[in-house]
Amino acid sequence: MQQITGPRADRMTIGELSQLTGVNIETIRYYEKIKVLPVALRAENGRRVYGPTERRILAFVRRSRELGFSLDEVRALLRLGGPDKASCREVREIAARHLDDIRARIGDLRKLERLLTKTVAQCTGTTAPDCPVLDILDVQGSK
Amino acid sequence: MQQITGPRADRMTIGELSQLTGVNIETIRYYEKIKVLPVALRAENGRRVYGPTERRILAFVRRSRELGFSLDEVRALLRLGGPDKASCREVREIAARHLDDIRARIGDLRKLERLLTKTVAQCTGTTAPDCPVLDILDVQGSK
DNA sequence: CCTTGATCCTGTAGTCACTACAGGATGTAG
DNA sequence: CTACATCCTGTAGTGACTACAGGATCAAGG
Repeated sequence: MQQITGPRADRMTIGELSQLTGVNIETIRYYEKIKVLPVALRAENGRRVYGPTERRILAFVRRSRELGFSLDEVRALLRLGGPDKASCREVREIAARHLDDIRARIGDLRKLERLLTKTVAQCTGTTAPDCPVLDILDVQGSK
Repeated sequence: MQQITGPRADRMTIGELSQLTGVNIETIRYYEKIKVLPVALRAENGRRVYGPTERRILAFVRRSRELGFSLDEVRALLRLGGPDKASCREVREIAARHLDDIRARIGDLRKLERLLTKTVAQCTGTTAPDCPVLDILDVQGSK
């Protein structure tokens, strides 16, 4: 009688999982502790054992984090993609909200980029008594 | 005999400084502790007293933080703008490096925006068995 | 003079998403 | 059998704050 998880070849240690997914070992344990990942099965010696399902979940978490989702959002997405993967609508809402955040951040950063570019351009780079960078930062009422 | 700091009207409490600069009281004390701000003078009752100079410094710190400089960078800028404000070149270098960071971040965010936009657009919003958002996140080898 | 409420003080702990390390128990190769 | 790698738990550190506990002091009103 085999395990449901499949053949031996698919069962891996935390180190192997780390290599395959590019997620730090300590981070994997951390994800388990804060319930982003399910509690891992243990071998007889007490070490964590992972299968392809865990690998898929962790890859999903990693990708989501790369896309800037918070761990809270990732937890929500995992719940929605889980057993009763009912509401694609909810998933879309989370992603759309996140997209709004990203657009706002891009806008802020570009404003900032323009300001800094302009300022640095004024800079001669020589030793000067009135540095425009310090000046622009120094203005008190410019918010 | 007057204090060097000037007339009474310019001397303010931490609460007033907080109001004027928009920086949280706890944050001001925090900045002092980690040496972003100089140690504040104290009144006879032990309370912190601030003058226009401190106000200018704190406004500078606030502005820099808004522009995304780290507190380490702010400390460096303050040092450079301080007693011997010699090297505008160094200031420019810090600002330029920071600008590179900002541009890189904008690039990343825009890539991410395109990907998420495309994906969310594919979403019908109805209850579907294969949600494209979860799908795109689910792909294991797409790094 | 006394009370009330605002403001201040110090110090500690919590946040997010990890990372790093201490100190110990196993596993694997030569 | 001895190295050395890998794993385990648990705690503490990071950056830039925020929040709170527990106490002192101040300003205004009765």
